[in-house]
Amino acid sequence: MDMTHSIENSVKDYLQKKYEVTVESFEFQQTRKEFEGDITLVVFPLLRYVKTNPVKLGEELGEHLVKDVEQICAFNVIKGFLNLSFTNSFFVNQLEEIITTQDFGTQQKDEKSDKMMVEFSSPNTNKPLHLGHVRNNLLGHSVSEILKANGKEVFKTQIINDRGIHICKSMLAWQKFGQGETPESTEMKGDHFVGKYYVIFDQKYKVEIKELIEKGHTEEEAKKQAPLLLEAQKLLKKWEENDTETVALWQKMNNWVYEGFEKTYSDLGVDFDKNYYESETYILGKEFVLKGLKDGIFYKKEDGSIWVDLSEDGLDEKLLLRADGTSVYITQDIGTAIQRVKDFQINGLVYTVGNEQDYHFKVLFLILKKLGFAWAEHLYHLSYGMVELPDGKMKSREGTVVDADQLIEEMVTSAQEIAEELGKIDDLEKEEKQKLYQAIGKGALKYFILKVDPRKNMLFDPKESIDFQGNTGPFIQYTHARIQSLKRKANIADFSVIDYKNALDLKEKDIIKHLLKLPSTIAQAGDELNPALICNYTYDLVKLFNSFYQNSPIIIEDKNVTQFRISIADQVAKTIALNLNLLGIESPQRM
RNA sequence: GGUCGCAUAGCUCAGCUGGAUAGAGCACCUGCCUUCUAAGCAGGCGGUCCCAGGUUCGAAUCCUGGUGCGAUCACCA
Repeated sequence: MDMTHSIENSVKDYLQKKYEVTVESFEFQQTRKEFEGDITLVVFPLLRYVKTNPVKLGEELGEHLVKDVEQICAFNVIKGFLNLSFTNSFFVNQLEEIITTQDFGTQQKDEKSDKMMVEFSSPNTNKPLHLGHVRNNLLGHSVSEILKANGKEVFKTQIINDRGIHICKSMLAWQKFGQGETPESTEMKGDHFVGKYYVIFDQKYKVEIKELIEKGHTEEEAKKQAPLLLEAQKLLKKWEENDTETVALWQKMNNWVYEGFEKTYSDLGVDFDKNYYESETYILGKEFVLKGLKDGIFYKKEDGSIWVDLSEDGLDEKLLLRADGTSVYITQDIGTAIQRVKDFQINGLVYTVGNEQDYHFKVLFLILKKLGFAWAEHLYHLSYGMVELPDGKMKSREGTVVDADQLIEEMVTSAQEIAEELGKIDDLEKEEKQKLYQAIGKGALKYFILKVDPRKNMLFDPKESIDFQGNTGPFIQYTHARIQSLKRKANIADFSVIDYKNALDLKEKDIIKHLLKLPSTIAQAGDELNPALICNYTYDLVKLFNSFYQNSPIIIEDKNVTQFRISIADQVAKTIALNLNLLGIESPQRM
């Protein structure tokens, strides 16, 4: 299957016999389209072993390869580049192998498969999800699917930050100003409803601060002494003391939020195998911190707080447990990681968390290693960049966040408008149409976000709507739909029969060559936890196919040609569907 | 200030472990629906790959220094 191996072996033998040198690695690249050939061997690196000029060596190797390797039929040498051409039958055979391979490009999981957990989303329960969460969710879901395609067993999880001062603020505001209204009575989505009270808290809190400053307090004092904040803190304390009424309120409001989140997750097409709740796990880490203390890995300060010294690893000292014995963020992360390994016997864990927490995860992984957990070697922080607006970062307090639910709805509406204008699906049932608008609108949104390298910050301009043309989800979906239409019209029962003696044209070869790269692309996307690679690959494939489609008629008189071309088309469609699925995007039959 | 990351066309982004004349999309301009879906195809315009050194047959890519932007350095999460 992989031609580079046969070429490598042949060249290796040749150099050994002729020049008595042993060359271990060779450099190949795709032949640039302005030159003739299907693969290119770069000759320059070989000059280290064989002192001659690159063109001469290239010619020599070319002549040898044409004789020695059956699938190579021609070559040319330009400067230090040896361009090799494959035979017609090579391409036909490769296509046949691709078509007859079940789920070509992916690996099946078996008993020996790695068990990986992917954590993503992990929201606070005081406000609805925004565009930043959307990027997080889409990445987490896609990476999970990509890992599955690489033969891993995958568990998806989130940790819900359901406790703390933020939810108490919403609770307090609702108690004081809510007059008993509920999501039902206001017909609001639960997370938006609770978020509304978080905003109300902040507004009233600001008024109090202003009043205190006017009475002569410094800003800092005012922020700490504002009655509302003190009350919220009191509420948190009551919660920690398990006060029945407070816990009941906390549960009620959190449940409203969960209902809202459920809707958003379902809209995004993401789900989880298990939810962890911080209110249940925040105590977990403590015993391991204490154990670490006993083992001398950590140390205690005079005030009783527990620390770890990471200065030998180039980092600072880090607090692990407060003097009063309460836990901090990292304490619970230690416990949660240990719990997860216990619960699922995983041997790898991916944290989908923004790059603002790079330092935190460096520290966390180091601590787990120091505690002696072998699996700590297999923790990965999928550190993704911020979604920025034209005027900078999104800030919830300043109301510049892009709301997830609203954005999804807008995308679906846009899809509907475009589809209605084009009028190609007017004959579909109402329900079918709605499904299609959903698929296309979300396809546009998801692809828009996933095509960007996760590690990089990306820009979203709310004033400029997300495109449906060019390098977009709908463009790819469209190509899939068009191929389905071809298949319906071709009247061919079996797309897997390949018996073709005609000469392949350039575009057919290009498509087959690109299909051959699918396995390594999926593997690389898995290694790098990078869905953007799938986007790029799929986009390139679709462009190649569209060019082919538009320039060579597929359904023609000659049944043999039709059979061959429709088989290529079908395989392209299968590949699109496979890849879009890895991205969490649907592949419509029509559009 | 220390640490980490980023800088490529007017805008948004690709560019794999160094390889041929740096690529797409959007925008702008020109063609193509009497033949399989024009959310498409063919083409044009557009670049000091942030700057300066270095490494070598060869650097957008690696190294050093600088500039700019961002993140982080909490008994917040």
